[in-house]
Amino acid sequence: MNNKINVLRALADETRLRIINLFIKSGQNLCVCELMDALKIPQYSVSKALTIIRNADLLTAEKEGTWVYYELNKNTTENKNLFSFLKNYLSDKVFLEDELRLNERLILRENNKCVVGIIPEKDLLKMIKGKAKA
Amino acid sequence: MNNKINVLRALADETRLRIINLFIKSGQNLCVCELMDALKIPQYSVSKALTIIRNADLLTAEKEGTWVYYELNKNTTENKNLFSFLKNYLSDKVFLEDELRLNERLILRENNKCVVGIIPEKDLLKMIKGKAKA
DNA sequence: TTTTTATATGCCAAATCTTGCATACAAATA
DNA sequence: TATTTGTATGCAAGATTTGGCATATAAAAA
Repeated sequence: MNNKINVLRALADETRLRIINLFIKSGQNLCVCELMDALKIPQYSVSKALTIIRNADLLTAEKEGTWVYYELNKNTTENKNLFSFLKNYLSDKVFLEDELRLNERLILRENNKCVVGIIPEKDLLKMIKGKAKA
Repeated sequence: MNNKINVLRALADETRLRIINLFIKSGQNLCVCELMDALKIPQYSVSKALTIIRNADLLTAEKEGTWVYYELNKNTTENKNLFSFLKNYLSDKVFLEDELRLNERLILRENNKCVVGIIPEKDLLKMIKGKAKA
């Protein structure tokens, strides 16, 4: 009972819902700085949201150097059912825009790893254009 | 976006979740006094919870005399998907006990209408026993 | 060893939510 | 009309949450 309420409380917030949506729609692991660029919100805000979602057992975290990769926790049937429900339920312009920005940011990965870190928005746009050409 | 967050916030509370569970599992309309007996919580607490759930568009209300019958709002695909997800997701001892108490209380209906109102717990038990015999 | 970098978290004030009581309201009944 | 009954809601205190800043931490780089 309490764990389910924790899950629902974790979902009941715009930032956290946008984050969960990105994990569900992208179907892959993501690090904090990538979420920052996709959501356009500050680092501490992403980190705090991730901690709450993780405490609700919806995410797992794995450290690689200074980077931390988060991923959906699909270890239980309940979580899997939840995620497949949300995949359809979470449709909104806001979510869609997040997904587009995330896709652009993910272009910058190398060997499927984040190598960019936290960068000013101007540099981000330049780097993406550069990558798109190459 | 905002309506979905409102829905999730409506779900993120024990009392409200227990109420929604009863509507989903029983599959029928219910009035405030029936919910009071099923959940064993005060009237104002039920009414307030119902108002919040209703404002999230998850319930509809219909007045019949002094009684108000609430019912799941299945007017949208989203709500229908939500309810069918919750039907499996909401399994817990607490929910089960609520369901059992609701079933007993529903024995007292006549022509599928609530005719009992708000009564002391002792009287409730007697009335149920009486009905069970008949 | 010092500095940088990605991420996490303590703290604080503002905002929001919860809880219980008392009371309001509306429809039926006397 | 006065009363009862089922339901809704205003209010206030206490609890919880949110948002932003500053700083802590840990791993890599210099």
